[in-house]
Amino acid sequence: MGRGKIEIKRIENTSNRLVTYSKRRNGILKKAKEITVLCDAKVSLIIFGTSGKMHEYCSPSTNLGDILDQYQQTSGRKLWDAKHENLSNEIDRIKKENDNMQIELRHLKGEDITSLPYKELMAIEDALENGLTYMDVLDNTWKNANFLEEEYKQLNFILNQQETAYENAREQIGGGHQDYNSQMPSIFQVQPIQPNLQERK
Amino acid sequence: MGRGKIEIKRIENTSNRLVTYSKRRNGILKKAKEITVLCDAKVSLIIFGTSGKMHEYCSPSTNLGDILDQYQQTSGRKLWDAKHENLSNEIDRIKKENDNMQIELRHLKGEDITSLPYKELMAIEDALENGLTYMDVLDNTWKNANFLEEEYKQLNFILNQQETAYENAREQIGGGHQDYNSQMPSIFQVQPIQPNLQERK
DNA sequence: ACCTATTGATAAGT
DNA sequence: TACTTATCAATAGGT
Repeated sequence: MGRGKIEIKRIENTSNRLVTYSKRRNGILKKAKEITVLCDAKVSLIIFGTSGKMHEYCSPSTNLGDILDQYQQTSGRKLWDAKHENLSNEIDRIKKENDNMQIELRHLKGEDITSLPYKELMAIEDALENGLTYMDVLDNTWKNANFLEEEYKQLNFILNQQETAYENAREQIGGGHQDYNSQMPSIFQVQPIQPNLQERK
Repeated sequence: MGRGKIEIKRIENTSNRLVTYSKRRNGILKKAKEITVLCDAKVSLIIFGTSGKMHEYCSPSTNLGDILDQYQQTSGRKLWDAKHENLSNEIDRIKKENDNMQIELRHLKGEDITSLPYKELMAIEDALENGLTYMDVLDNTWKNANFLEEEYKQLNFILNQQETAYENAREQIGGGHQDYNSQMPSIFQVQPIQPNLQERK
């Protein structure tokens, strides 16, 4: 198309080649624009000359990324290499791990919680609101139980003293002897402070 | 270029549009091939028609991936690096979520376990060996504490009775009145059975 | 970059 | 869809 036809093979004359490159490049870009307008086509055109300079066209309705996505879908070929896939796989793996942990957490946190007595439930709620853990609640409950045990012992001691005083008084008045000690409730033998964990089994 | 020139605007007649699309598409592809041969150019051309069918050309000296690499280098724009970054960010986010959950889990399962009193520790060990949960241990501990509370009350009642009897005896013998009740330890006021959870904060 | 003869592309018709 | 062809557009080579 010009003053004499040319063979379609590399133009050896550098100057000619560059001129032709420039002309034809513009021609293709124009054609690309035209077809997008005339025919609703989506076009991506990227051209590199020997100088390394780039020229590109992308139809205005989209962007290169979308076109490349569509390219992959349509062609089945992958542009984003293995690295991409590795990342996706890792995400899947971690997400699964995540889900499992969430299930476990829900288990630990929520198990049988509705069956607990009201006071206990309130205590747990308070604890969690204050950023404490079940371990903390447990620990505090134990401390309380131990405190109660001490109180019990002390009370027992006082009672014994009373007993003795009473006995003495009775002896002074006169009357039989009674072994109150044998009537003492001894919960720490019958029901150890350590919860009987087998009980539930 | 044909029997009469046309305006460069969308061809409304569908049939005409499709024909024109086909012709011009071939024309551009041909031009693309020609410029790569004539001028040593690197070209990537991707065309989608309205049907969604794709046509592409890529200069034989390279491949689309390389051209896109060069596109990114030359233009500074990012094609898949953005997606890469998104994926990486998501991985980071999920990993953090993961770590937090692991910490929470470790918290729930084992926090401060070494600092627990021996008895408590044994109870937990037993419980876990029997397939119970921390909730179970907690529940049992509460039950035990409640039991102790009942025992305490009962003991208190007995003590009161003793008091009364003692007082009566003393009165019979003669002697002053003493209000032992005021000396009663009243742990349920001072230290409620419900653990003081704020204590630790 | 411009000019223009010439080739190439293609619109419309078949 | 393919062929035809008149017409327009692109462009090779010269300036």
